[in-house]
Amino acid sequence: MRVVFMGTPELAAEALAGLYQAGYELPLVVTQPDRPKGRGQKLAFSPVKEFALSKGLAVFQPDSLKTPDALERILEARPDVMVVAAYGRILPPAWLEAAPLGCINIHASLLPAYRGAAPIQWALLNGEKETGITIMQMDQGLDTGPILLQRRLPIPGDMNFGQLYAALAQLGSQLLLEALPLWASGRLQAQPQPAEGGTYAVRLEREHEAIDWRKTSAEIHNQIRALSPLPGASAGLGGKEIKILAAQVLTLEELAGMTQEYEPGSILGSIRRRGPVVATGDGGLLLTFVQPVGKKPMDGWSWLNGSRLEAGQRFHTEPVYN
RNA sequence: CGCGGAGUGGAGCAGCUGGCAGCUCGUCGGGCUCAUAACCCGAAGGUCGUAGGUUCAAAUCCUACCUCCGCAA
Repeated sequence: MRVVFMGTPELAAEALAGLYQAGYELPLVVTQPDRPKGRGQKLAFSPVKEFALSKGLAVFQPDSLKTPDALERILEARPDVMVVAAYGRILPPAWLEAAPLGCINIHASLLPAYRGAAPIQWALLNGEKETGITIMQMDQGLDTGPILLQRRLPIPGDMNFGQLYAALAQLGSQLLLEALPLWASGRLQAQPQPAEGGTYAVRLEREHEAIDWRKTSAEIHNQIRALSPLPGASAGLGGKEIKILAAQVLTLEELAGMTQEYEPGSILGSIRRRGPVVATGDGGLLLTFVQPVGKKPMDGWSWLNGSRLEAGQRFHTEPVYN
């Protein structure tokens, strides 16, 4: 079976690798154009392009999908089916019909919940106990197409974005490989998404990174998990930004002796060999892994050793960006 | 040449208006203790990123380079 693959980030690369290993014909791999990335404005390849190049697959990086030339490239590849995974762009209607079996999409949520750009982050941000992968047939809407296959994945309470992302990438690749043969042979029925329950997971912006210490420990903990390891939840201390990469909600017993009439953001104390404890809206949060701007990530205890904190110093309520 | 931060004993940092390298922690040895990751005493451990320059004297000033990191894209 000939598959034209479209995708960009790591999650897509994992799916592409799965197809490659399973022996699918991959006449063309479409990914976003190389963009300047990192400090020196160096041009960087997408993970999908990296993989494609390493296997000698043809790569296509159109600036626009609306040109006839771009569509022509797809048609020339004579795909039986197109697989799209986090490509990063809406496909024009003509593209949706470019292959006899249509466009299959891998989405990292249990649709219709968490449609859109950041389903994994928002599932964590909301403290969901489970999420999953949906293999769906694309239509013109944003992640609104009929569902082909869906699989759940529990989210452990201490799992962060990086870990969940990796788990979903693997599950997505696996589920795609299950769905494709079934779909090709007509043994899979496309089920329209339920009309109810549709939610959208917008792309995370900088404002989502700033910690508001007045929130509950659980809420802040979820935020930290959702943003770790990248880009990291942002806190401000002494006019400088510090990223909180991991934390632990403390029980009342663990907080015993620390809980006074402190304001959210105050440093209540510390737990030996672990890190500092910060007051939240409803208790305390132990910071176990942090990264001051310009520094490497470090455990909370190391940070405490060198931080030279002054008594009574507290985290800012307002975000501080460097 | 996009903006900015940083490279100092194992870790995290201070010192940087030039003058014998310091703090918190860890490590090792000893002590206290029913016991301890707690406490007390002591010790080891650093060519201060690299190369060059200024100076009687440089971690500290000047120049070049290397490496790491945050932002922005």
